[in-house]
Amino acid sequence: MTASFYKNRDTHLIAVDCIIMGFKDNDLHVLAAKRQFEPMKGGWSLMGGFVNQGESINEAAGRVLDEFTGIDGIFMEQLGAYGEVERDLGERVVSIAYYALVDMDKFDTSLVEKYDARWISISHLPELIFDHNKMVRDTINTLQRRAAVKPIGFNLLGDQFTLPSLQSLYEAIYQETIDKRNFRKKILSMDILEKLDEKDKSSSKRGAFYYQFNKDKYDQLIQQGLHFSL
Amino acid sequence: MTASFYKNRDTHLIAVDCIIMGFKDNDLHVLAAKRQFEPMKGGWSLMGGFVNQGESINEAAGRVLDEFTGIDGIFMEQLGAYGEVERDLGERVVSIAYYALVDMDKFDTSLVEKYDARWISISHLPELIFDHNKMVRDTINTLQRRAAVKPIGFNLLGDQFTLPSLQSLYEAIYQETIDKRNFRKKILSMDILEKLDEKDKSSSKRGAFYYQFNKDKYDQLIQQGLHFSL
DNA sequence: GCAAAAGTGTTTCAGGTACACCCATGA
DNA sequence: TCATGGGTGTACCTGAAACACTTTTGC
Repeated sequence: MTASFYKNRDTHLIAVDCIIMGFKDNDLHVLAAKRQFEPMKGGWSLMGGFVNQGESINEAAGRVLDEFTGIDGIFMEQLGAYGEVERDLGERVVSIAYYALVDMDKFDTSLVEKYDARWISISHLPELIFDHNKMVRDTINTLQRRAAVKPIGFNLLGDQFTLPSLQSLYEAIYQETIDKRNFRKKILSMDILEKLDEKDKSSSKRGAFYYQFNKDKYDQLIQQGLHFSL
Repeated sequence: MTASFYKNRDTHLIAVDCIIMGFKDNDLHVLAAKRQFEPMKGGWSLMGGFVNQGESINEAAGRVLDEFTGIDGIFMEQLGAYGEVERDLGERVVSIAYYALVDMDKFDTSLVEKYDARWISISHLPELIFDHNKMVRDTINTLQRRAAVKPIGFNLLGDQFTLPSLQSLYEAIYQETIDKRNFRKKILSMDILEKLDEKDKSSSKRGAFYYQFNKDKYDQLIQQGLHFSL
């Protein structure tokens, strides 16, 4: 038995909701599922779960991410707490939202049937249950601010990627076109990308060289007080 | 009776902790109190309280802020949720932290005795209970990022303030000295400050003109797609 | 040979940074 | 009159933005 210092206080259900973002077809996608239980059964929902007594909220989020993607060690950051009294139509539930950035190619597609899950383009987002639409909007806002100063976008791509695809990712995040030459100049001048010898020929005849993110070099730069900025 | 959809789920205590920031003597200060109950009775603590069943987490934070400062309508933003299992030595408590920016002159000093509260300079911060030191550090980080792109710093000053005091505020937030001419040029060129006729003679013989923040002009600029940036 | 995407440099402009002196006033 | 903080302008330099053509290769 743990000591009970705080008597006569209300207790609450705490959920974690995960805004799982992926990138394909030049657009950001979010993982959503048809809800399999009441209330709002059948509605589009983000991936969530309840926080258990013995686990931290970060652990709960990690568990949910693993469960619904089949990937572990996913990049995630806390988005914030959502605590309107009536936000969940079932009972009062305070939700801690986390956004996660995943390489969609690693996604375990067998989970699609199991949870009736889909990757939905954020430009064709349907109405989601509760305040989940707001969570997605807040994620995009946060992503725009964070991706400008930290190289988190790479989590949406595979280990190796081409510069055109990287550019297209940033264009999707900021919803604006970027000049090809300026983009390359800037990203390459940071000296955090490693050029490989192979080419990706899937989207052009000529093929585009693969690059990979060099975390060591990046850490070194940060150490020196320099900053990533795009 | 509300319907009970979520059976057999763990419930939790939820607290709100408020990092209440003020500005005086060229330094940021945070409001802390000697804790009046166990556990950690007598330790330095941020201002907090538990979330009640019928109130949103924002409302709970507003209530706590009002209670411990005597000021209502304080500027506040959510900092984030802190959910380590053992973070509170009493019981498992998930805390939603909010930072608040107040004009210390409006502070109801009678509350000092009532709660044994003090304004403590962030450069001489003592050890606080639980994870409260981390909350303060996170607040300063967030403040540095937010104050660069939104005019939230004004909440730390009175309705009217001098340019030297405004500069000193930004120097305190960023912990670096700023060139006087460049600072004035930049802030005045935004055209969001109104120069008044009176001077503040409290810190110099010559006196410094008072200015006030013009929210209407600011909103207008934002409308036009322009951005505050310092 | 042609369509389609990859790759490459230079010029211009705005904004950031560095920098030093005069002004007003109370004591 | 002098000490103290308030107020002002310019030159330089860096980094952002605009901009068009050549290369490769599968069909």
